[in-house]
Amino acid sequence: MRLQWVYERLYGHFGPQHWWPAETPFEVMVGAILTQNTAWTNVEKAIANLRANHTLSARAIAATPQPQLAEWLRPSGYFNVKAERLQSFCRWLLEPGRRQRLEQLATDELRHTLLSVKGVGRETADDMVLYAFARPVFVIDAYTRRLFSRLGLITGEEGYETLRALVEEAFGRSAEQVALFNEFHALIVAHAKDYCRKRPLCRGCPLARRCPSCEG
DNA sequence: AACCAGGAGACAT
DNA sequence: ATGTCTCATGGT
Repeated sequence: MRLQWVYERLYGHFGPQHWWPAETPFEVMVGAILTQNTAWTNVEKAIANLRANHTLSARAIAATPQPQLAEWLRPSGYFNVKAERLQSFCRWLLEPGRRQRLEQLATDELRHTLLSVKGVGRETADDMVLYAFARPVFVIDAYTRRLFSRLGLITGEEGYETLRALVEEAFGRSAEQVALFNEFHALIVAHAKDYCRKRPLCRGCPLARRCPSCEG
């Protein structure tokens, strides 16, 4: 089966996902850091705390004492680590001309630059590149690897860059694919939440019968 | 009550 | 290059 088939099947079943759930590109980047290995519902609570304390901006976060920031981030887990990461990221973002320069970078350079920031790994950087900067990269996560593996498309041992290249080359890397990459990653998450986690056999799953572990 | 969630970095091998 | 440990809350 092809990745195009998987995408069409998921889209037909779940419909548009309207990702990323955030108001501004900056909020996308904040969410990308806070959701590292953490349920999104917990991230929402942390973001609500920031908003309630008028701290949902790079300047406010950069100016907040780290222990205070950590308290607001508590619901999202790893709050000490994330307070450090979020604050250093914001200070980096606030450097003169930084944001303007980022916008001018080619997609690969933008990705490489974001990766150079401590606390921003591959998935987080790609979340930002795709959902905050609207550039054509595909985000790989644990769900993607598990789903593709169950579908027999990969062995499961492939590294992050290998999987990213697999998807990007299957659809192409032109700017036209931004909307598709946006939707596809969100659909994989939606599928994982509705089927592969709660119901291992994927009863009613749009990918049933194509997924060896789903054929009960 | 163990297990996992839209990972990343430090460190050892 | 690749594996292991740590960071931590909240829902099932």
